[in-house]
Amino acid sequence: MESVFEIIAEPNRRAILSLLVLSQQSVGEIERQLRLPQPTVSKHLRVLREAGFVESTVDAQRRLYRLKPEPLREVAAWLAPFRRFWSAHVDALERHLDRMDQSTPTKKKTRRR
Amino acid sequence: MESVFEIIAEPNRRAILSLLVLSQQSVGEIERQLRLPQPTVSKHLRVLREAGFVESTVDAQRRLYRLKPEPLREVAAWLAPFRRFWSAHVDALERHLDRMDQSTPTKKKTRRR
DNA sequence: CCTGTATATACCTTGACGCGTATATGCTCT
DNA sequence: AGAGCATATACGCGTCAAGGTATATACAGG
Repeated sequence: MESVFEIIAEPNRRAILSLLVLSQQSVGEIERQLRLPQPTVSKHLRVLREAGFVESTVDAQRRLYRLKPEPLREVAAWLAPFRRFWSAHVDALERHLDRMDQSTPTKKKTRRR
Repeated sequence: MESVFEIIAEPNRRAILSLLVLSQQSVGEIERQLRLPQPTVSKHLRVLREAGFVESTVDAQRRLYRLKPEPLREVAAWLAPFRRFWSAHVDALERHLDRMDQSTPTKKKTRRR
């Protein structure tokens, strides 16, 4: 389990991360919200913790898990070079649609929902 | 192979995508730049094509592959909610460093590369 | 202390994915 | 038409990760 991309390839792990973006959660809370068996949650949390996506603090018997930013930032960093590319595509699409607007002005109302 | 995240979990596929962000490439060119056996490249390209990451046009015997924006945009969309979170963390880090600057003003030159 | 609750870990099985090798398809040029 | 190049596909294999079930650890409260 090397790269951050393999970590977030797992749907349940992404779900856990999305839960934690709201606030920190205990294992039991995650378990109930995602309707997953407890060992499954614990195992995914272990993977996430060892990869640096989350950290935990102890609260009596509970463990509270919260997000750590670095690994997701790594994903964003890899993604960054593509942003230029696809924003260019948006522009091209918009120009195309604008040209369509000019040639078929009757359909204008359907644009810009 | 359902989600876009599983697609980009594979290192060679990420490498191919990163190559294609520069310009469109033929299979052979990808093969040589990444030093991968040809069937490997073709198979990864198939996966990428079926997932909508790339498209190809025919140029005699060659096929030229180029990026398509949508799937990577999907990744960015999933990532977006976390941006708020980690930028808050950056701010905290910056405030911390600023405080360090004040206490040790001699090292100021090393910040703000 | 003992019971109940919360979380972690161990073991096993299964399925999927990536790779290598071999072969097929298709195009070009002479 | 035939040779050579470019790309795609088929098949068998090894590996690894996810899930399920069972069990271990640890804390709390009567």
